[in-house]
Amino acid sequence: MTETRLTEKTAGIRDVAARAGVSQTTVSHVLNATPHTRVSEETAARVRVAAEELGYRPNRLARGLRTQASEMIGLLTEEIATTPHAGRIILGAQEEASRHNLTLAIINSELNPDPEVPPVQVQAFLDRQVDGIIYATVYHDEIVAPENLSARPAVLIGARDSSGILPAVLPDERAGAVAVVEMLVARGHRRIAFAASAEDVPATRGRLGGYLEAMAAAGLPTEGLVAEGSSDARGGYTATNALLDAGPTALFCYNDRMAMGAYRAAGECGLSIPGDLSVVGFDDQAPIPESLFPPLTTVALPHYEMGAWAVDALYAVVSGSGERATSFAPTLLPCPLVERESVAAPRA
Amino acid sequence: MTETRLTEKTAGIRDVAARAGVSQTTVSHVLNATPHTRVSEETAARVRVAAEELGYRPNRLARGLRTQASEMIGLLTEEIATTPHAGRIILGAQEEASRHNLTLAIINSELNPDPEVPPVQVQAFLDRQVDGIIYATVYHDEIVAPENLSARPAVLIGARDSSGILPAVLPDERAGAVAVVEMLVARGHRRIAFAASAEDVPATRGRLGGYLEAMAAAGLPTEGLVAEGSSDARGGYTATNALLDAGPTALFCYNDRMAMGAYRAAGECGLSIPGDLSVVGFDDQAPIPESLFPPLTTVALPHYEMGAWAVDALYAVVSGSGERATSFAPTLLPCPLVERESVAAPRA
DNA sequence: CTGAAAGCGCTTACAG
DNA sequence: CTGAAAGCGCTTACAG
Repeated sequence: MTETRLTEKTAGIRDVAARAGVSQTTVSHVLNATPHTRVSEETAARVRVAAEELGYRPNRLARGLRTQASEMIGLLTEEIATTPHAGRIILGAQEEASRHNLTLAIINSELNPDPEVPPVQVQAFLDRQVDGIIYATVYHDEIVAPENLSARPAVLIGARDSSGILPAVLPDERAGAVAVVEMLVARGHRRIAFAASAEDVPATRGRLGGYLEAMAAAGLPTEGLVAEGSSDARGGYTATNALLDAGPTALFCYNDRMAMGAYRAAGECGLSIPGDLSVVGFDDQAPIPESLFPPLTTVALPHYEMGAWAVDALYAVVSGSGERATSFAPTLLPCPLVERESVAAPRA
Repeated sequence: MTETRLTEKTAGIRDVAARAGVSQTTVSHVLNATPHTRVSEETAARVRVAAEELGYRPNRLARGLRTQASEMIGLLTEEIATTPHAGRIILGAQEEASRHNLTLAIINSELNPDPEVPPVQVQAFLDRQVDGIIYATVYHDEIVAPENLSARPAVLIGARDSSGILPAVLPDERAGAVAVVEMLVARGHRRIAFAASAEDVPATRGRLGGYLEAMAAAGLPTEGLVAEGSSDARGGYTATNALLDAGPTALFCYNDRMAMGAYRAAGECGLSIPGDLSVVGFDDQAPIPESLFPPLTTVALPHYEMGAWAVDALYAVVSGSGERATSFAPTLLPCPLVERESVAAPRA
């Protein structure tokens, strides 16, 4: 009873060889199209037919053991649960992995306070003989990577390695913020306020920095136009109320959640968006932008792209097609502006 | 230059055996604590020390090949990108997998219209010799599972199999909706409206059905208290406006996005929440509930739990500790009510 | 209580 | 152009 399933023996390379009347060697050569190996087209055809008829699928576990390449890459996400967009990192990594015929294994980890202790999660991947490891952290900008990470090629997402030895990819938040201001200025705004986050995380500095930089570049004042709040709707509400006195025509919020609070604050003051006040968010955090009235113009984080980039970077090393970590500067991926309906020219 | 990394040869079971002065067999027995095998404590200790000193980690690829069990399970998600909560399914599955020393591999698939064609994604898992497959779909309630899925133990998340042969786990949306109405009734509400979704998906039927059922059970009227809208903020806005004339004291929305629209509609009519109108959502879709003023009472979907349940179900089969699919009824997991601040007793 | 040997299903020098 | 044989790193009857 228990072996009903076990009887479904699947065909092995041996079966294909027997059916085609050739050796396993030959089967392997034709199916893998081994370079520098000539097999007569006739024989090759026979092998392919046999494989087809038997529904032969190479056992990749066996293959991996022999070639010392599992064709598997491990994605270690830090606190995926709490970061809304982590799913897109996974998606980008997975799709890119499939493109290279790689399989993506996933492990989530809690925030790891002590970099000295090698995470068991990394060890779990190493035990699996993964060809490479992606470590995705979303909160820090610089981390000291767990040392056992380097047992395999590894790349970082969302953080740069303090030793500067690991390739890393990060969102270019500063440039994203600059683009927002430039767009607003192009639309005719001059009094552009910024609702900043009180949290001290890299994103805070990058976005505020980009705003300040672009305002300065445009020769626009910022005094009295920056207020802080918690990085949620409540904080956006508070910051907006503090900012409205300064009479801004546009309000750039640290993130979409704060923008939600800004909408409410504006509504309470009888200000219509974008007629009386243009509002821009950051994160493109579903489902906020689409759910607001009017839909929120914001800037998207390149989560999918970072996931795909990381797999590509690993693939380049693993497949030998790329150099190993030649540069120490992390790669910055653009944060595209996604325009919806919360921005208009200021009232004349 | 290219082999700098390759020289870091990691210790194998052979090295441990040599160092401990025993055979590989013995090493394997003590490290795996093979049942029915007695090894003197003295020898065992020597082995453990040697393994420790060498930092020996068994190669799980090799182990899997030999034991015919990859200890890997594959999670196939359908359109993860578009479903906001899919991340929690992955998290639940991953953590439960780790608990059983299983590794979770992930592949995402597009919506598959034709069940006849065996998805390549399933094949990719089979090639990897996964011990089991989880197929997570979030939109359908009944699907005809791809046939190659049955090459391994498989379980479904979010859909029941039309053949009734695969174990399946689904959220008990109906019970969740019933709980909402009961809570509202207990708080003293009698005119409870429902903002329904115009989409014809299982969730629509389950939630509306639960509402109707509970209202009937409480002997409360529903005529004129149900309106439809698209299942987004805009639809919630529309439906709410249509419903307000009926003078409900509480409004139960199909989902949180519609609730967002309801908040706006209520605000425009000068109705305060929950003072003039209690509002309840469904989905607990971050970041909406926490971002609304006041925070939204809603019901959560058991995504994490379904992911964990699926892995457990697979583990039971794979480890032989459980019977194989004895029941044909899908398992319904509870959708917990999460109370925040959008509900109050109706004004006297 | 311990070990020699076979074998999981492949790939890959090497030989012919 | 094709094949015999070794070996990837383990586990597991089987024997002693």
